[in-house]
Amino acid sequence: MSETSRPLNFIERIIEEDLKSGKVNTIHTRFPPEPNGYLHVGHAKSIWLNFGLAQRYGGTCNLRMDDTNPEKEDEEYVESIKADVQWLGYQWDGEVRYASDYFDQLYDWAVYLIQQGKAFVCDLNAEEMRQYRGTLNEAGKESPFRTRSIEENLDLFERMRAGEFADGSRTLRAKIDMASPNINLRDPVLYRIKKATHHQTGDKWCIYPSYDYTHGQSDALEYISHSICTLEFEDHRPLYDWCIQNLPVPAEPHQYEFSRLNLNYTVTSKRRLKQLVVENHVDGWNDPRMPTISGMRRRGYTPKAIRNFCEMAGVTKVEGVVDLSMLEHAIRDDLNEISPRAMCVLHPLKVTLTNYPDDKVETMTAPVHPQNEAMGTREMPFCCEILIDQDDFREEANKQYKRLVLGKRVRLRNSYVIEADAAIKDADGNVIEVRARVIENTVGKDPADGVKAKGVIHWVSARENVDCEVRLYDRLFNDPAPDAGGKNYLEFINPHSLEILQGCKGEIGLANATLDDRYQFEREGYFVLDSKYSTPEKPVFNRVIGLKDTWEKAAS
RNA sequence: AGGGCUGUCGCCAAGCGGUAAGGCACUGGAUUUUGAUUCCAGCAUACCUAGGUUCGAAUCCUAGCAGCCCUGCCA
Repeated sequence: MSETSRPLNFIERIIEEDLKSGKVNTIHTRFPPEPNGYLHVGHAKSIWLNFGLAQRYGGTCNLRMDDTNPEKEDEEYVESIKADVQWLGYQWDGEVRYASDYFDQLYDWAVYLIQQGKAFVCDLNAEEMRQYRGTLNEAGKESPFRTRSIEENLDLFERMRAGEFADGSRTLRAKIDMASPNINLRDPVLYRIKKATHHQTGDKWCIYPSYDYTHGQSDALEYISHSICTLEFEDHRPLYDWCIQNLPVPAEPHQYEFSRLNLNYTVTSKRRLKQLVVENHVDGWNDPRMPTISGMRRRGYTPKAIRNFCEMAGVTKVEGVVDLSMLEHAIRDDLNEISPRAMCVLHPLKVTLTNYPDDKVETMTAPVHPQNEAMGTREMPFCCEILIDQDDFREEANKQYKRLVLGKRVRLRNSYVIEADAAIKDADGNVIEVRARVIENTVGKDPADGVKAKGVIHWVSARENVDCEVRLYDRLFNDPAPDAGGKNYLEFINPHSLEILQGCKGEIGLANATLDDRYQFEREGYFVLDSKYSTPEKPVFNRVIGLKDTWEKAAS
């Protein structure tokens, strides 16, 4: 990731121009999630963007809970959000902020707007307000309450706050323009009555400010220089600016919009993710197949890989769909570099080495990482009974097949070359054991007779190994766009997205694996202990992602 | 009486009037005790369409077309 050579994205360009012109001196950004669900890969991009920008330009980034709707929010979510941001490698400036920290100030400013004749208490109910709003093609009508006196508005607003009126019976609205082609400017609601307990402010308030009335002022109070959000808020920018211009705020922040991240074969909407969890299509919010940050964490993705992926995908206003292969590349790229290698046989097939003494045990030494000597070496016992993968043996095969074949040779990785002599089968004709011979003096060198092995396969001692469960994951959906158009994404759930393998046998070093270690099981992929089900007695490994496999593709 | 935004390779994405970067994917080939990694090579006479301006246009102008967002007291 040569961050230095990458061309600037449009937001970086704006920032550099602002810095250069002196429009701003310091960069202050913020990541403003609503604590009403778990964060997903789309939020990861926003986190990367906001925190990354602050980092790059020597500024700071706040974490602010956009908590203006107590009915949908919960403390559980704020905790998960904090954990996710930190896991991604970022630290917010100072304390976590809450839009609710500003409720008093926001209230005072609402009173100010009323005093300026720019806001009024409206008695229209939701249905009436909809009718008065007009449509996309027709101007709206002014509320009959729009002309109330400032005194009456002040009195009514105070009583709204005091709890005298029922939920939904009145609102405070900005007085802007009912004929605006931008519906957000047709006297938008600033405050609504909700007699609900708030997770931060308890029962102090029964009126709550709307997002539009809250966001810009919160930005101003935090001296946010660049308020970055997604494209759907473009139409709200005029209202954001209206509030800033009509209120005695301490700063004049600006909003910029970029396109949200879309990934194919993936669903990212809090509503849909929640349904997957609630209806038990997955094993919780952190199911390793989920695109949630907690899911990716449990799956074994690394923060660095996710950050690199965000950078690779770029920042624009084009609404595209990023190919999953780009994410997978980022994951493999990082894992390849950092992962210790190990051997683990997923579908064990016993191989008896008939010319190797039954009581002999040799210690084989192998590099922890073939491209990085500094990572050291590891050792594993070798004896006359070993296990290889069922897929790595065939009684006969064409020359494309580079594994063990009857009468042919294969290299046991980090060990001897062996030659298969016989296949022992059960009553159903399944091969249950292979008899083979070790070719002498082939550890670290080719056979003296010049007959080289065709390929290399992994193995593990049948007598000394780590028994484990392995979970193989595949994409959660079969369809590239499971929720496009009118499609019901539940119909595209991949029935083979989770395959649980029991009785897998790993090399002995795997007994020391910790939750933080990611291994490359050679020739298989990258694996990590599952934080939910793994125990010291019974390790459970998640496959983070398979190795790139050009052979399987060519063969199929 | 509609408004806002976006259209460059299969997917992301540079480009900002001087003759189409890069990444992913894909295809060859080299090295390899991982069919991995690494390495090298190939991969848009073409930039939504049609006109126009210009010596020269993906970039400027005009007219279209397509997609996304907006009619919550959600964010």
